[in-house]
Amino acid sequence: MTDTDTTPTTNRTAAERYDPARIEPKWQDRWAELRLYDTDLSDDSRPRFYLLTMYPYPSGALHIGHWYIKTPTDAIARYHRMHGDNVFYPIGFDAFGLPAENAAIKNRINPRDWTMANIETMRRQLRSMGATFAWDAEVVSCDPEYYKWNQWLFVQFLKHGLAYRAVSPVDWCPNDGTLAREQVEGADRHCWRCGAKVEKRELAQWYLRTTNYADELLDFSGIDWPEPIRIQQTNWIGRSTGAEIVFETAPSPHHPGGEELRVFTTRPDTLYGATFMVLAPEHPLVAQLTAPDRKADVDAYVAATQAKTEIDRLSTDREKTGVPIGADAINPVNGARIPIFIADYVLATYGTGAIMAVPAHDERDFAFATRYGLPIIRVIAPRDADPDEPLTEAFVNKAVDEAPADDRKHGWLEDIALINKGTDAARELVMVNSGPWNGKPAVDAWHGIVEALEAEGKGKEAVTYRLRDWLVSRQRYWGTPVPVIHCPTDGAVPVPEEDLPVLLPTEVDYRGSGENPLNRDEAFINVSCPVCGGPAKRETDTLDTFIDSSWYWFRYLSPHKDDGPVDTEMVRKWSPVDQYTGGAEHAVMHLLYARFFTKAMRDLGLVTESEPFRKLFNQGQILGADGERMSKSRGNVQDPDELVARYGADTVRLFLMFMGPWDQGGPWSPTGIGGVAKFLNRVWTLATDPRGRDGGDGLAPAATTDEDERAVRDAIRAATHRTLRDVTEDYESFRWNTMIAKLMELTNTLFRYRGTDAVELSEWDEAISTLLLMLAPAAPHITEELWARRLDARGEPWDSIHVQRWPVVDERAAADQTREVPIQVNGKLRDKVTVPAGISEIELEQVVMARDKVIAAIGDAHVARVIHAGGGKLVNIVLRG
RNA sequence: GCCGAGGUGGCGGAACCGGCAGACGCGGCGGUCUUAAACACCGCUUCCCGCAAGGGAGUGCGAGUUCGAACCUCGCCCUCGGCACCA
Repeated sequence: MTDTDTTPTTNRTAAERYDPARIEPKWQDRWAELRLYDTDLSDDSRPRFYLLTMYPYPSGALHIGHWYIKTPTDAIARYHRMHGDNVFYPIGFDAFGLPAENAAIKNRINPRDWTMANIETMRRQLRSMGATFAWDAEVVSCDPEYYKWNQWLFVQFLKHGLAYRAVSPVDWCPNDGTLAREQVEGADRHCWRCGAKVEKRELAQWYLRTTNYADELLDFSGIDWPEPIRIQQTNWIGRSTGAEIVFETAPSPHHPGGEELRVFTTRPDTLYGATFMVLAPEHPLVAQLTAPDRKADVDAYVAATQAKTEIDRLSTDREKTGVPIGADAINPVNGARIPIFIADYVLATYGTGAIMAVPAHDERDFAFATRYGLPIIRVIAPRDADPDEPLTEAFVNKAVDEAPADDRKHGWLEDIALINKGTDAARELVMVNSGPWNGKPAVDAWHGIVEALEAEGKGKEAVTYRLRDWLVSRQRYWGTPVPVIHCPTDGAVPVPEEDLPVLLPTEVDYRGSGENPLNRDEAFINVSCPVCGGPAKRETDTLDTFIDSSWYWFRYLSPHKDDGPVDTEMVRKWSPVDQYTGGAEHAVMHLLYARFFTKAMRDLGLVTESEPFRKLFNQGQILGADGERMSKSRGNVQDPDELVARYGADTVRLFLMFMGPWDQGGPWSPTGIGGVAKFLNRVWTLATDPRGRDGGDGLAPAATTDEDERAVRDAIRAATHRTLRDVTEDYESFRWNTMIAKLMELTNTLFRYRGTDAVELSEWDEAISTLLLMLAPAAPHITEELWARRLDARGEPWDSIHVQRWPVVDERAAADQTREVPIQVNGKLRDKVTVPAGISEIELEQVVMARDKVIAAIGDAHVARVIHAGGGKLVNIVLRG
């Protein structure tokens, strides 16, 4: 195919400048017209490469952060196409969510209208990036065609026991209903919209049993994810091995006793040291056990706790508080009566919501006991120590201290695993004040005490997770309706599959409030029970938008399939996603939910893979110029359109890649974008006008003799192939900033030859085409234009640069003939010497020792040793001894 | 507070495995071209002392390990992300 639009290269006047505004839309149209980037999913002839970038929330318009995620990912897509892969790079919109409702309430518009208008804007902007999205696979999560399958999946989860309903508290505003954490403001916790004081309200809500998969989620084998993300997920899941121990309440004037109180502990070996017990203020037995004269204090404390956030409660920095409830518990191993407290540092959602407190061996318990004057009984001590000498701080984590450093690094370690690895030194810690265990190694008591309890039915080994089941209920309009009908006789009944989707009503009247308008929608609510046909009420909660993003990549493979959520055959071929890119802020929630969903869908027989994303890259976040997260409400959003209009998409793409490491992000500043624009201009000049001088470098090397010409040929080839070698590595590991720096370096090198005879050489020609090919994935428009001009100049038919093969490194051309060796004396740099690349250590040492500066630096000192570091990379002469 | 990441010139950053600190770019300074300016091109640019040759200091702070530390270890300070209803 001949490119008729392209200006012939015969016009080589310097007046013809790089004009992105003219070439970029032209090529974008051409690519779209040729459907260059639609993917034939059934093409089995080439290696498949599923490249996924987190689908954007349609917040209004693209900001520079979207470009920061998506343009380098587009470069990955183009790079893989140049390696012959069948690349699938879809895009869609995460279209449900809170901001649409906020906009709707504020501006009295419909969330759907707001969302769809934003999507339209963002589609246009996404095209202006020159990105190669497979638009025919687009998924929009607020489309009933998509959310119908959220509902279908939810119904399957219900049927398989993976979904259930339970009561849990929400932050509640009397005017605006349930509030998100970001909608609760200030230390006094008031509503962002109306300022009312935020309360806790208990609501029956829907959950998914993520905890069923806790152990499997800890297993990252088979996926190549960054270690920090794996560690964060591991810590988030927080598996602890310990024991559940049954205490009983002691009889008291207001209470007959004998009530079971289960505690979870990771340190059953310290059971004899328990001197009090702490229940979470929300613990179900608190009301029943509280003595009448303690009720006022206890109620006040419970109320105060409700006003606190979990982050506050768990702060180890904060002074520990609590109140006694006027009841005692009995220690199952020694019958000791210990007082029961409630304290906000114990959470109802973790373990059993109750702990035995062992102040001698737990820092928080120690702080609490010290504050309230409670006894501290030491039960573990070094063999020869006086067990009753008062402790000045909790004697803790000795097992951890003794563990190998590698085990300690990963945080949130299971104490028992460390105890099992206990060293000989750990065995010198023995039990004291522990009845029959006195004098025995503490590392043996852990299992021993649990076994003894188990024999009496008073305890057992237990595993607890920090991970909680996923609360998916949202008291909001703009989401997927939970497909459940509440019937007075049949209870919560799933909507029959043939009645799906449960459509979200299109008309909505918020009446200026954040409270869920579905609660007022009589037509929506009043239905008949699918089981008995009697009058029933529809569930008005909608699903968390993280449900939408937990399986969307499967749907991309068959976005319009109407008899099931996924095309199992396509999913089998294309899963898991080969490369996923998106923000590090999703390290735990979205990326964990996606793994959970994949496993749950596997167990439903819908997919065969257990992991969604084989490789993951979390790029950093672009912050506003103020260093804060970019958001409309902060007014620090950077609009890329203006930059694109001024510099062109290629420059903006390249600048974002050049700013710094991709996983780092940082505050936005356009400082330096001119340098990138200048670079592209220089590439343009090299390719279109290599013979010009434009007041160029008078010192440029010129090939005047045969010998000089050989040297110029070698130098150009060496520069080209070294750059290719380095740039290829940088592409593979997404190190865009250094990749571009290398291309700039090559461009600078080639510029020195501009206007000399060198530009007539075949090596020059190779250098220019290699430069264009290396730059093509990152700056697709300018390289396509220059490529077309080169073909046209040679009278060859047009063939897109983006379907060319990635060039191959000539290692011989790239090899160094000589190298420069730095010479240190006692670790200080004193000299450098250039030697042949293949020099031996002995020869090198002779050369080094003969250097004037080296002789001067050594003086009359004695040379103790000479270190040849890194295979001759550096020589260090160590003096004296 | 807890978990994760980070802190290097005036600025963004480079140094990939413990081996030349500061690649590449911005900014600044000087020069070429121009009547002039802009553009473009060429050079210099970590700091301190020095005309120079050269010397000294230096990667958040403080210790340590090593022939050698931006990199490893320990303690501290600061910034960013997450902490379960923002997405």
